[in-house]
Amino acid sequence: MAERKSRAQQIADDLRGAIRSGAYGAGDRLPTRAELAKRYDVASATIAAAIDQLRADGLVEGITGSGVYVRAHRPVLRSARNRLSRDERAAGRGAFTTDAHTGGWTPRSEVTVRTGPAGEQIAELLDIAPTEQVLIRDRVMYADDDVVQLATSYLPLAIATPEMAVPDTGPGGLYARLEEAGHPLTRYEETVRAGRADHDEAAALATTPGTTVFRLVRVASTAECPVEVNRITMLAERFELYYDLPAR
Amino acid sequence: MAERKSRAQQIADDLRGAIRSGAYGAGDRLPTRAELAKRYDVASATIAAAIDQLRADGLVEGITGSGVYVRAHRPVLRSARNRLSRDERAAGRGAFTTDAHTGGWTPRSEVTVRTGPAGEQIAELLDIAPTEQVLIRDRVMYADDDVVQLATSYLPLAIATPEMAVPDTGPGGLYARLEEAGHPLTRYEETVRAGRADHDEAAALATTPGTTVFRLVRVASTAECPVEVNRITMLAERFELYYDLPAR
DNA sequence: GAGTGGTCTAGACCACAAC
DNA sequence: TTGTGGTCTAGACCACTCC
Repeated sequence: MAERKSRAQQIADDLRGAIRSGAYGAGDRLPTRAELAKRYDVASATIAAAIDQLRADGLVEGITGSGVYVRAHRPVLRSARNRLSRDERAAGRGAFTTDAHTGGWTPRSEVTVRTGPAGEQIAELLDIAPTEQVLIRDRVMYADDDVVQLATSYLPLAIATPEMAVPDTGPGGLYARLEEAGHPLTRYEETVRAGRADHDEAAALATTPGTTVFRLVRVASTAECPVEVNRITMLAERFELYYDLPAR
Repeated sequence: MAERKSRAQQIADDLRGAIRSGAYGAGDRLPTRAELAKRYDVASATIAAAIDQLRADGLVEGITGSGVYVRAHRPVLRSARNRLSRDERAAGRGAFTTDAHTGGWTPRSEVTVRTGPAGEQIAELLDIAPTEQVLIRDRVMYADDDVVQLATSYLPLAIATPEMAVPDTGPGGLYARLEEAGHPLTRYEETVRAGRADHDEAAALATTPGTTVFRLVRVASTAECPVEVNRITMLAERFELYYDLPAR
């Protein structure tokens, strides 16, 4: 069963072990490419390939002209079990803020609001016509000044109120405003995929292309119909999704 | 915002577009490395790097000595909303089988059973001592003859019955046996992470190291205490996790 | 035996950091 | 100015497939 490892793979595993064991601590600089090439007796491109793996794993960060540094073990952002609860909204917190509050990190968002046609995918989820206008809220979300997720929210214009169309939706966020506007939410459906960031996502998330990301689609519904779709892209290395499911 | 793309990145994007657009269909062979190197006027190693990306995305599969082939777009295995329900178990289906039944694919498992000490991580989740013996069930799970996930289940020996210690736990699976044995399940907690397959996982999943995977930990509990922990590794490109959450 | 993908080499160039 | 990481080149070797 044990297949042959490539030399680059072996070196990557070796370095990974050295980092995990603490031989190189957070913030430390790894030996230079030339140094490692000599130590392992391989070409420098082979070292580069090994380091590529560590970078993809988020273990290490290369800074051109300076060195390759062990990344600080940044805390995992655990999605909170109560992040969609009315109690949290009543306390003035939205889903992201609830996660932040539970995890003890500092949240921040940059929001832009626009309108446009729903398009096919969103229309199907919202059960409306693809040409129907929707309110689109783009958010870039930070945890302690690191970009950690992107979210785009779609809401039929027919349902939207003026307070939903401004960047800051106030305490409890969009869901609180929806319930106030006479749309009590009864159900959330979340669909989770994992993949790799493409060039544009990587730029928005301030990482390199190929970084592992979660892609989550949440549909919030009232008893009658879906009212909001939220497409979220999260840095996988920073998140842990948590679901508490009652047996039935 | 638009940062500079490397040449390999550009070529990867170009080929990706050609595949998506249907210029290369499922099962087609891409031009050879030499051919592509000539066409794009780059060294063959640059083509190899570009193809590496497509392979990591699961778009393409390289067969040494033969060629690089566009992979058949295999269906996404959507985790079923009712996969943990008693109704499904009463119909003789476990969680994996329920997903299969809902999605219309054919499930198969290979199971090995052993016992051993819980170890720290599992012990904490099960709320027992790390030295306490647990029943360990290793499963390799197939969908239509492709390995798609690995699962290891941990169960305190104190709770286990003889029927839980054999490879085939019978209709409804382990959870059905647990409930029969007087441990009615009230709650499941799932924690989801995403990452990259290491060398060993890749071998077990019959892919290449670096493939994106879900890592899911499920803790099944009775009203009194946790009774089972299941650590699941799934090929991310084959799965979509679905959660249906009532508002509260 | 010819051709292929997967891997590695030795060397090069560039943009950038550090001095 | 020097050294670094990131990228690419031209060429090579191997195991493998296909003929």
